[in-house]
Amino acid sequence: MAAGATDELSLVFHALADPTRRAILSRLSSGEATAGELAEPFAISRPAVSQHLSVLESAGLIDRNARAQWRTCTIRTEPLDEVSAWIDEHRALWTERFELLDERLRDLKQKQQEQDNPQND
Amino acid sequence: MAAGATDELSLVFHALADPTRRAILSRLSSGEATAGELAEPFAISRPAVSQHLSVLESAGLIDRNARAQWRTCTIRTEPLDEVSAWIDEHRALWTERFELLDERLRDLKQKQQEQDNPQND
DNA sequence: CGGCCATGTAAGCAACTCCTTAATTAATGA
DNA sequence: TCATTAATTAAGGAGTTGCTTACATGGCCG
Repeated sequence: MAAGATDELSLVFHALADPTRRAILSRLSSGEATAGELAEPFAISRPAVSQHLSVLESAGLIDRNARAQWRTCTIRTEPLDEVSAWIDEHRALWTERFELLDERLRDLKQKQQEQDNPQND
Repeated sequence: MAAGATDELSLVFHALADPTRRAILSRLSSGEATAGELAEPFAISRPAVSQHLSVLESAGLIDRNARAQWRTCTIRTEPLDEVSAWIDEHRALWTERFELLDERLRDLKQKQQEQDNPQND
């Protein structure tokens, strides 16, 4: 019972939690590429890249079309939308809370100032 | 040389790649809480929660203020902003590419139709 | 001060991650 | 058909993760 969370959101977050995989996605942003082209700039072996691609594929972040002996990769945006939605939802809540907190802090500060200098009234 | 990526973005994504940690953050969205309060609904031990909180703290996602013997946790939004920025940037690029691809596909389809029915000119 | 709290740290274990090299699959072209 | 090219799968190792059960820390109240 260890690090294996299998729900979709966890898979996507996990896939994005690796600099190599993010770099691969960045590379794919500017156009589809073969596994070999992706492996070249990263100073890791071809199989390592293959495994990274499998992780990205499991997370639904890329498609691998086996055309001839060249497997070209393309990107899918849907999982990112889900991630974005999660983040936006929670950030909205938190920001709301922070504004409330800010207000409360301002109130406190004001009250404290009034206490510190009661003659200033 | 294994699973340890130490850059900030990786830390945040990794921290979010666990359902328990996301649930903790959700719980904290509705107000600060102590470690004990957070541990209760999750059916895991207190130390386990403590470790999850450490991960979230390392990623900069929460603050732990040691007030008395109750350590209350509060949320920070800055890391989420970074994550959002990364996602938005890349999704924008991909969407752009998809629109280009769509166009190309429409062009191809049209040309093919013209080839299939040359007399329709 | 000494016994309770709530919490964090340490040690240990099974499962997983990411990398490697070696063997395998699959399509191309002489 | 057989060597070549491109990529994945298999096997194995160093290091992490996430959980557990003890143990240690530090503030509270009798």
